[in-house]
Amino acid sequence: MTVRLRVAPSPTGYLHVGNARAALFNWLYARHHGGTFLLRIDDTDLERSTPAFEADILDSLRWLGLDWDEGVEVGGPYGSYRQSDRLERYQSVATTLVESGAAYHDDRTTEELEALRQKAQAERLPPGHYIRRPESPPAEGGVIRISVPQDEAVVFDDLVRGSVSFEGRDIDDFVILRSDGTPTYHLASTVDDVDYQITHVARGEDLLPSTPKHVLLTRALDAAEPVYAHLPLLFGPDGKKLSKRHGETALSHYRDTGYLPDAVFNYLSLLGWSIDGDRTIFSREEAMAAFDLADVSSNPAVFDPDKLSWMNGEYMRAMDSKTFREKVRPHVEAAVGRALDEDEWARFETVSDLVQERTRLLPEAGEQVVFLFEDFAGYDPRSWEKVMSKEGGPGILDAAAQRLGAVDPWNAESIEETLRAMLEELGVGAGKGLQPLRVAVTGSSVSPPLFESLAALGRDKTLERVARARAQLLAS
RNA sequence: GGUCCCGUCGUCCAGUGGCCUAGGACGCCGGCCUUUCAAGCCGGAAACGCCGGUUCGAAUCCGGUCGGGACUGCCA
Repeated sequence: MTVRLRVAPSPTGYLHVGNARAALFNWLYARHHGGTFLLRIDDTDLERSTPAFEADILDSLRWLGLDWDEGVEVGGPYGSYRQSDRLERYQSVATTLVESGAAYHDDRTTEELEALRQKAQAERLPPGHYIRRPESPPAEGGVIRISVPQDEAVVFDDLVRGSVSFEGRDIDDFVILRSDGTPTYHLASTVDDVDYQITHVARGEDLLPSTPKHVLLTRALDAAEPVYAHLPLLFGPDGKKLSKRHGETALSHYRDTGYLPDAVFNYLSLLGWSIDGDRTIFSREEAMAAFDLADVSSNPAVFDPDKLSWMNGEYMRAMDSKTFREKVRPHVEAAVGRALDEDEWARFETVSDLVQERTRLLPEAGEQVVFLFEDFAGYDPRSWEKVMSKEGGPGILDAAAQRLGAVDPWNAESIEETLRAMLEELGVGAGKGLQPLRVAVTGSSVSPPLFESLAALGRDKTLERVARARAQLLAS
């Protein structure tokens, strides 16, 4: 039998990295087994669901490379993959359950219910203890609740946690249909998992306490239970569930700030899983071949942005030059503030390999090369202070200007040759002799390698900036 | 409060009774290389929460304890 897995986000927010990781594991498992991965949109919360969030979710999933075989936009043999299209189905299931006695109508007010919860808590009882089927439930109206058998334990196997058991008396009579006729998550999700023949449900551990409800519902529908796998939660550095207050949690933020999808994929796959004891960098094909839900660890993982950016740097350097240039161009132009013409772009290409080695996130590449295209407004104060001295400074700059004026041809090799000869003559070390030049030309003591940078900048601009720095130095 | 889950370096993982004087990765510290910064290379500090038990032998099995987390809604 072929496996069928799904990811079912709610479009009430952007795609969270936690959801992305869950989607990734579902995808890996489906692909490993040659099964089906499907995307369902759980938009039963009509109030909070928006098309914009849905678009963000689809875009993010595609960006990560998690293609789905069935689901919204691609369709499939089972009808709509959007829950808002299937309200009648859920209503009819709820009605059937009432008719069979498995569920009942309840028109108690939220105040009444709240009082019962308070009472239960005061008596140290499970919250749902008093929320049970009344003597004579109304024939219609209100919400529809499932009647949970109190004397039986609900036991199910979980691929990552083993056997999990809940006592019936600890499970409240949960609502499946709201008073406005819309289904709750428990109903819609379970009915869909049954209708779409989902074989494995891998989702966040936060849903573990809801799982006995889903098991009960599945049984009430007389359907086969899927295999569950509750994935460890993603935490922030404070050990609490990862959320907005920990910083950026939208997957699309990582796309928009210059992370590479392969790197994010690789990093996310390592949260709660490992390919083996010592490989950290591996391709999605390797992950796909090795992945098993049963190997997922059961303890929560802290999302570490530092490791992610390190990994992004690894992928950045592993790209071939051509790909790097294509990816980086928009960022370079954004940093420069305008589009570059072909001559300018050719200049960038002479240093692009050097820039690539120094880039972790795409936008950093832009920052490194703005000086090639625009005169900077001011020198980085710390760089200036560290490197420029009134004593030796003007002399070095003069000597460099003089020799650079005569360099021929104007390329990195002859520039290096000339400047090294100068250092020799003046008897200064490379650090002392070259740094003032770097600051004069790039505005900062940190830049791509100097000789190549000067070559790319051009003789006129180089001399102009050296003169400008010299003037500034003397004026100070 | 109740229910459930979890507990190996700061962090992510490896480890499924002896191969563990606990391994890899990020980060951190030191060094080398070097025109800056990166990258690279070399080295270092850094963990089995605690207490019992089982066993010839426990990070690995059992119990307890402590700690953390999730859930506890007509959100998902």
